[in-house]
Amino acid sequence: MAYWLMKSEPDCYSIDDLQRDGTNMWEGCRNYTVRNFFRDRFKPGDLALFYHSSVNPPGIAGIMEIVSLGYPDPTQFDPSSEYFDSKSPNETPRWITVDVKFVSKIEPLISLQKLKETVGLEAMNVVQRGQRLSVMPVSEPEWKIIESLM
DNA sequence: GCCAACGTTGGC
DNA sequence: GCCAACGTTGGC
Repeated sequence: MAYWLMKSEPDCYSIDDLQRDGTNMWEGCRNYTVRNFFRDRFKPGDLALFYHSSVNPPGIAGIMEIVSLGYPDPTQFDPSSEYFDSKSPNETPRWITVDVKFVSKIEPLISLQKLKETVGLEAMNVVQRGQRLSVMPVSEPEWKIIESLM
C-alpha cells in the first residue's frame, strides 16, 4: 500500500467537489512522470493527500483513497474535452487516470507554509522550489508526520 | 500579474 | 541526439 500527494486547483476541482461526488476520475493529467505513476504504481487501497494549488493559502485539504488501477483516460479521445489529445493512438492510449474516493476533509487545511516549517518533510517534492509535479509519492514517515499535523 | 523552474517540441 | 524556444505550473 502506497501513499501519494495529488494537486488540483480548487477552482477546477476541490475537496468539496469530491465530497459531493463521493468517487471521481482524476482526469486530465498530461505529464509523463505522472502517467507512469498511474500506470505502474497506483493500486486500489492506496491513500492520497488532496492538495489545493494556486490558491491562498495552498495546502493539503483532505484525504482520498485510490479505488481503481490505472486505466486509459477517456478525455484524451473526446474532441469536445479540453483534455483532448489528437495524437494519442487508440490502440495504445497515451494518458492514464485513476478513480479516487473521498475519505475526509482537513479543516483547517495544512498550509504549504506549515509543511515547509515541519521537520522531517524537507525531502517532499511539494516543499521544494520549482517542483511542479502534480502527483508524487509520499513516504510512510512523511505521511505519519502529516497525520500528526491534523 | 510576475516570473523562476521545468517539461516538451522541433529544427538541425 | 543536442539544445534553443516555447508553454505550463504554481508560489508569491
